[in-house]
Amino acid sequence: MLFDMYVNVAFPFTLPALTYKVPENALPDIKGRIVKAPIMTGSHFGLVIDIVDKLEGLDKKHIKEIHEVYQRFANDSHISFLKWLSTYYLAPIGAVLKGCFFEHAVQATTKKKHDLKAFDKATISDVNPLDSLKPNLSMLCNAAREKKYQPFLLHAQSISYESKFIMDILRNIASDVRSIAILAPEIWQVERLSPMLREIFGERLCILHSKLTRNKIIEALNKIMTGESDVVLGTRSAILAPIKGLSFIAVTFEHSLSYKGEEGLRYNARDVAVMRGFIEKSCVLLSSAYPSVESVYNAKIGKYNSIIPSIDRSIEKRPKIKIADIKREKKSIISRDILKEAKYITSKGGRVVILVKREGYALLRCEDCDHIYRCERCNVPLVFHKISGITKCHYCGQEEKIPESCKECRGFNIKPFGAGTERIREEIANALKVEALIIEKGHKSRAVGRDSNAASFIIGTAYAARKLGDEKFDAAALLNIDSLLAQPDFRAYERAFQEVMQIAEMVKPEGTLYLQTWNPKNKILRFSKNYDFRSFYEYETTQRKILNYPPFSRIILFNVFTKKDSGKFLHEVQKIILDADLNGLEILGPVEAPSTLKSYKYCIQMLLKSNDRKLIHQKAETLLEKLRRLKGIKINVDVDPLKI
DNA sequence: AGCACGCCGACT
DNA sequence: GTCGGCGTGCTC
Repeated sequence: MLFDMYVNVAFPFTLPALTYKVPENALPDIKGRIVKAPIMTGSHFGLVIDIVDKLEGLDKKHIKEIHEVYQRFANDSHISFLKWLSTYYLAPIGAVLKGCFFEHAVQATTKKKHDLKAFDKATISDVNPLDSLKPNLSMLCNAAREKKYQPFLLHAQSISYESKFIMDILRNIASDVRSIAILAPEIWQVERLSPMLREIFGERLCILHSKLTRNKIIEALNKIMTGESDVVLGTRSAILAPIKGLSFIAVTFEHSLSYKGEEGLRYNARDVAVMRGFIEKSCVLLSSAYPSVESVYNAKIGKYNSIIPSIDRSIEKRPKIKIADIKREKKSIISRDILKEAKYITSKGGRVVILVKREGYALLRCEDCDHIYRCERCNVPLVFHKISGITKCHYCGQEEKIPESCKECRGFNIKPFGAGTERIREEIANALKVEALIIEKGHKSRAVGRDSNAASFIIGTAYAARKLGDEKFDAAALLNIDSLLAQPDFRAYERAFQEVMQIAEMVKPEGTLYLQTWNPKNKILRFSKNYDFRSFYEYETTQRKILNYPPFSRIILFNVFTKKDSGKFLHEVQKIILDADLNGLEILGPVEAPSTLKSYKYCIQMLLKSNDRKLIHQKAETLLEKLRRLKGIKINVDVDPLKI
């Protein structure tokens, strides 16, 4: 080599890339390779992400030399993708490297396990072409074949239709398309899909999610990097895996909140999938039986190609949804209509499920002064468990005895408030003389699965809805739809609607789902009742437009944690905001918020909002830079937050 | 991540 | 007086 060569190396920890000298004998294709480089007193594995041609503001004498060069981890497009993640989510490149299996890849290459099995090509099960192929469907398959960026949104009629559809497409392209990623929001959904995919792809398939053991992940990564596995099924992080030349990306249950991370690099795997598809030139399919408002909007403006299966009336048969007005009831916590139906169903030997939000019996409230009991430490309402006779903080787990008198007014008129699974069970026992089975997280899920099949009457939390899987009921009731609708979040209605649609799938087509509410006139309840997706999306889009929320605007949330006096700190932050010249942005806050971190006492929160996505990023970056200069603080940035 | 530097409590 | 606690900051 005639001249010295310099490169930027990223390390898998919160640190920007550093510049190193490339050793004389190294190969020129160093970009994208794993290297070992000195850092401070020790040495670490890193990734070469740039070839540097001009050394700016760096003294040559202070630049160290790379120790060793190893296997390739990423190609150019993957590196561009990682860099995009870093800029878009306002995180140092190291934070990205931490989340994308880099360290596992290092292990896989250093351990040099040469026990790779011979690559046996999967036997493709006989292709059964989609007879219902619409023009945009063949467009989808072709985009995957030709390897070009084309995003699609499938609005499926049901969950089972969604997976059937995806499997049909995969079967169709399996023999002539290489390199496929399939995402599911949660591990149990990955497990549900894996047998079907195994059947199609055989040994080509590998699975990637956080519950796998370290060694299993390393093994999977080895297969991905060698190309032995070119079909990856996994949860959110799988979209960051070093898969070469992705042709097709499927994001199932695209509306799911689980695609958004709440710690570390807070990326939304669904959005990231679209960007990865764009950078790597792949066909991207987002699918759901109840897609997010954002995705439906993107389809409407032509950003995504929309696939809406023709409505087949035989599939269309859906359970009736009825609204149970609890306002009419005198004392009961369950509506008469629901009790009547439940009695009828059980008398005929059918199955009923009642979904409640809360575990335990109820909250405790002083009837005299309306004071609700809260955990002293967490300020969360305490839950009263009648069977064990204690109160419990669901947040910190602290258990206590029932208070004798009200702390506020010293009164003795403490009454249960609201209803949890225990209280519903009691009510059912009283009214119908039926012993219901409770299914919830803590509740010693004694042989759920087989046992629950026998149980004709189930009371459960959201956890149960998941646990029960594909079991179908003759009737279901959702008791706390009001609290979902009342969430202080602009996506509350969207979530409530999706929740109803999801629970409707637990009910037999000829069965009934009851929504118990104080608010029978609520628009969302009406839309859900009629399965009226069109009106729902229209209404929701109009609301978002009026209030200038996503998809019409972009939001970035800042959380600044501090230990010192918050009032003074608030002023400092305000000054920085003024200083940062955030013209053109809407700024909400800064306001004080409860700190979610143990080691920091205070938290200052602010929200940046804008219709200009370039501007908001640019301004957020300068703001972040200025905030970082403050001492003794911790900053969390959340781009496109889901919970605000 | 790891390691150095730095400023306050118990102790050979 | 020191030893060492971990809070804060830096690494090409």
